[in-house]
Amino acid sequence: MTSEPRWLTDAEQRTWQAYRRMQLLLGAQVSRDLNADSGLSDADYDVLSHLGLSDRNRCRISELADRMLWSRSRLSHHLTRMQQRGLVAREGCASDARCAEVVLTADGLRTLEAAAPPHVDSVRRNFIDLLTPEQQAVFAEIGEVVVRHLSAGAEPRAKKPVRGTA
Amino acid sequence: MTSEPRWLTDAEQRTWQAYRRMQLLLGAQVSRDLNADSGLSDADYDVLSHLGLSDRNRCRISELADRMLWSRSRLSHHLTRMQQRGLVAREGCASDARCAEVVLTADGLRTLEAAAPPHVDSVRRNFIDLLTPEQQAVFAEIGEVVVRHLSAGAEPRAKKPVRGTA
DNA sequence: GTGGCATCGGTGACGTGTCAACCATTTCCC
DNA sequence: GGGAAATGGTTGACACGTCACCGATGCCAC
Repeated sequence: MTSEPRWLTDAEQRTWQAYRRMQLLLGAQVSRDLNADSGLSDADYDVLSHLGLSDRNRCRISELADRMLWSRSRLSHHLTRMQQRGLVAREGCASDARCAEVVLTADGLRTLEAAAPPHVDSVRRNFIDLLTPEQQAVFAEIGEVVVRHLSAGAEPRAKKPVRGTA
Repeated sequence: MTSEPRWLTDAEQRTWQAYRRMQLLLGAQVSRDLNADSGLSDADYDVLSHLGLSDRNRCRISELADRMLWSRSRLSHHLTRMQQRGLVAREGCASDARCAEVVLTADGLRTLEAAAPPHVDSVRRNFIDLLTPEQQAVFAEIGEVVVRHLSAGAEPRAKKPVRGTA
């Protein structure tokens, strides 16, 4: 027989529940705002902004996937849709014919630049501006500890190595 | 152009990025563990555990949706799938023929009880145990502030303070 | 009662994410 | 050089969530 598991204490339960609810509501609100302001989904904005921060607004597809922590197949599907909307374009790579690059189109760049200000505002209204600087610091530290732990992948339980993550 | 938007400072950027990455990786890991250990999705476990905490393991469908912060249609679709797998059962309601209840089946209860210990363990390993008690307290406070803000703003349905179920 | 209206829950269509399989190219190594 | 394995990227089938809409029931004013 296995021993009694270490259930969560009330305080721990409270922390976990608060996190789950915040995640649900905050994600929904920021998504709603983004879509109402710019007609973009969260995923669209992520792709656009990662490309906007890349050199010459372009990036190799699998490197983009790694940076975004997305699966290649998810990114491929999403790029197909964004390409059809004219936001990005695919280009081959001369040095290695397996590779492909994605580039922001002029329209994609314009869309990103128009979307950024209201999006930042939404993030402020619904999250950042609700926190004191001290809370922000603690929160960032927590997030980084968890990300470090999960990226290390040294988990004996980890079924799949987490890829990417410089 | 209107006035220059208030971009995020470096510290704010760091907080927001840490949150987004933590959310992505933590959700993926806990989901993977849950699925590997019990063959359940996050959503399955949420439904089962909410039902397990309900009186007589049953709940009116729309009340369940409210407690879980799910849309009714999402819950309805998901219950259909879980019903086909024999985890839950739908039942009519005598007092109000519009209403319907959902109940844990014996199999659903067994599945929940088997799934809970490894799930709690996964939450501990990947999140709770990585935080000091002080960090947990700050984190819970932050989550509750954000949830309060978002609940106040939108839903006329979420009048009552969402009591955390335990 | 009866008509108007809100509420409850379900349905179908559609967009998106996942998983496994796939093809093309490159790299490794004998 | 040549075959096996590794890598980059795409595709198809399926599960899931959302949205708009529906039928059914309860509620209320008149």
